[in-house]
Amino acid sequence: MSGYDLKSLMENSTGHFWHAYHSQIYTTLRKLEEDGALTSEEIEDDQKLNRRVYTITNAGKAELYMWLKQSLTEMPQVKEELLVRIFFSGSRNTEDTLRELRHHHELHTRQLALYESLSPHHWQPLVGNNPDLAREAVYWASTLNFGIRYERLYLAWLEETMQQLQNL
Amino acid sequence: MSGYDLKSLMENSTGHFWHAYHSQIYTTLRKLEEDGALTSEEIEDDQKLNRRVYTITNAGKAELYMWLKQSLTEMPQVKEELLVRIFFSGSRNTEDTLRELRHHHELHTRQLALYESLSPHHWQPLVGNNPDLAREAVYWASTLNFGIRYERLYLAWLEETMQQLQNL
DNA sequence: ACCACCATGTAATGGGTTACATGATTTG
DNA sequence: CAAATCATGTAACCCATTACATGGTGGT
Repeated sequence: MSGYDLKSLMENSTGHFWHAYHSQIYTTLRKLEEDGALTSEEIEDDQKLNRRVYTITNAGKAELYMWLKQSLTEMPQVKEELLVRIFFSGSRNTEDTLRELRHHHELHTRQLALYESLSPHHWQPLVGNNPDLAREAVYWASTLNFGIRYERLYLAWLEETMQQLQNL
Repeated sequence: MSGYDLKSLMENSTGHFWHAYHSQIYTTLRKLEEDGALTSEEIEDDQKLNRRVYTITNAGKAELYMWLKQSLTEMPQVKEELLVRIFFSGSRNTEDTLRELRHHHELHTRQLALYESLSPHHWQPLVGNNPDLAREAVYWASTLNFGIRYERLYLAWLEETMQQLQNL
C-alpha cells in the first residue's frame, strides 16, 4: 500500500497503541526500500494522481518474522504526561485540577464509545469464511480489547481521583 | 538534590509513568541551570565524594507553575510494543505467543505486588502532621493508584488473551 | 470560492537511548 | 578480592515532532 493508505489504516486500527506522523511514515518507507525490505512503484492514475505503492519483499517478511521470534523480555515503559501533572498538583488550585480531569473524562468517554462501536462483530463480514483472516482477527480483537479495558480503567481512575479531590 | 538522588527518587516514585536515564538527567540539569531555572553547588564531602547539588530558583518554580496552569487538552498517545507484537502474531506459532504472554504475566504480577507494598499508609509516617505534605500525598497516592489499576488491567487482559489463544 | 480530503515529500529541531568513560566506597 | 552501589559526565545515534512546502480532486 501507499504511505497515505498506511497512515489511514494505522489511524483506525493500531492507533490506540502505536501511531506515526505522515512525515515519519514516508521517510521510513524510503529507508526500508533502500534496505531491501520493500519495493515500490509509482502508479499514475490517468488523472495524474501520483501514488507510490509499496510491497513487502521476502527479505522484509523475514525481518518481520525475526522480530517476532525474539520475544520482548522487558516491560515497556509507560510515559503518561497527565500523571506527571497530577504528581505535581499539590501546589495547584484544586478547581483547576478538577477542570482538567473532567476534560479528560470527556475525551476518554468518547474514545471508549469509539472502540465499542468497532467491536469485533462489525468486521466479521470482512473476514467472511477465510480461515487465515479469522485467525488474524483473534489477535486484532485482542488489541482492541486492551483499548476498551484501558479506557475503562482511565475513566474509573479519573472518577475516583475527582471524588478524592472534592473531599479535600 | 543531585542528579543521582533525582534518578533514585524517580525510580521509586514516578517510575511507572515517567522515567529517564542518568545521561538525560545530568545533561538536562546542566541545561536548566544555563536557563536559570536551577542553581548548583559542588559539595566536597571530606572523603572526596563530589556531588553536584541543584536547587530550584524562583524563575524555575514560576516555569513549573506556568506549565501546570495551561491544561493538557490532548489525550497522551500510548505506545505499547507488546500490542504491536500481538497485532502481527497471526503468522506466529501460537505456543511462542503464549510463552511471551506468560512471561509478561509474571512481570506484571511482580510489578503489582511492588505497588501494593508501597500502599499509601506506608508513607503515612513520613507525612506526619504536616498538612502541606498530607495534601501532596493525596496526589502521589492517586498516581500510585493508577499504577495498581494499570497492572490489574494488564493481568486481566493477558489472562483473557491467553484463554482465547488456547481455544484456537 | 472555499473547504475537506487525497497525496507526497523535506528540513530543522528536540527528545531519548545506548555506549563510552572514570573512579571512589561499602559490603560480603 | 569481587561485586554492588555511589557518583558523574560525554558522544553518537536514532527516533519523533513540528513546520515548511506543494498541488490535485470533489463537493457545497
